[in-house]
Amino acid sequence: MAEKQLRRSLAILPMSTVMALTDLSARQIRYYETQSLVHPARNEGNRRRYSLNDVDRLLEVKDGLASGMDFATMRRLYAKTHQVESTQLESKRLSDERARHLLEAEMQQLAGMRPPQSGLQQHL
Amino acid sequence: MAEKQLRRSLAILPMSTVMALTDLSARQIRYYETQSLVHPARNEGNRRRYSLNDVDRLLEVKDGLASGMDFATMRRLYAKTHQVESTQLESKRLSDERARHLLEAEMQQLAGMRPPQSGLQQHL
DNA sequence: CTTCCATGTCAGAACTTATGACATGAAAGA
DNA sequence: TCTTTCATGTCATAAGTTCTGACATGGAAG
Repeated sequence: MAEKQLRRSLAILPMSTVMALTDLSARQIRYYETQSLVHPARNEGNRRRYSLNDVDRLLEVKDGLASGMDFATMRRLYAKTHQVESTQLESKRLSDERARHLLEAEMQQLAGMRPPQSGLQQHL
Repeated sequence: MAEKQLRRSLAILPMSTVMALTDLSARQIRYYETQSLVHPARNEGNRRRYSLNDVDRLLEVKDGLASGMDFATMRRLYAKTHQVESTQLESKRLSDERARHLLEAEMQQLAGMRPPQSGLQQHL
């Protein structure tokens, strides 16, 4: 089960992909970051690299805003869920090779299964 | 079911992400393209954009090569499976908005389910 | 010994992302 | 109503990434 969390926290998606997945502008995505609502990793070249967890988060923020919720509230809300998030640090310790294989599995899921009950599906 | 195929054929992944997912070099990935083994889309800026189907394909090619199979053989092999691939054209007709939502669902799957039986899982 | 293959590597041009600053319409206050 | 604050848009400049084409190379195949 730890693997699932790891897969989702592998940060390999660039801004353009996240924009496509969330339908948010780069400006919005970066702004939410300044509001401490997402914490993308950075590659060697200082480019933001998002994980699927980050994408989920952004979609939640998007929903929250649409629902009139403010950032402070969302920050507080997320604080609870963040206990698990420390797993993200763990992924950084994995060799690239290992990480790749984990994400491969994760991407594979895309193939065709029933969506669980987290953030993204609400947007369907 | 048509949606599933659409999701997997949404091309939004850049070279760097594909490199991370396949553990192949950019050179290899582009070379396989010259061998007609993958056909990534291009964005407005002429940058390659891969779909999850493309990633799967690349992993299959990688396996094929490791098994001593040659490109011509793989090309022939894939020809069969390509009937379905025309669906990719269909995705281009979808509005961006629509496409995004489809891929969101697809990405959502990553959340946590049992992997099906296609290419990627063989690499785990 | 000579070719062909699959990759590596390099160079220059074009595209993308990063940061910081200025602008703005809509809310919220005063 | 006048004034801030908020969430975004838009610009400019710098730096990172990807593209294509070309030259190089170790190992297979002849």
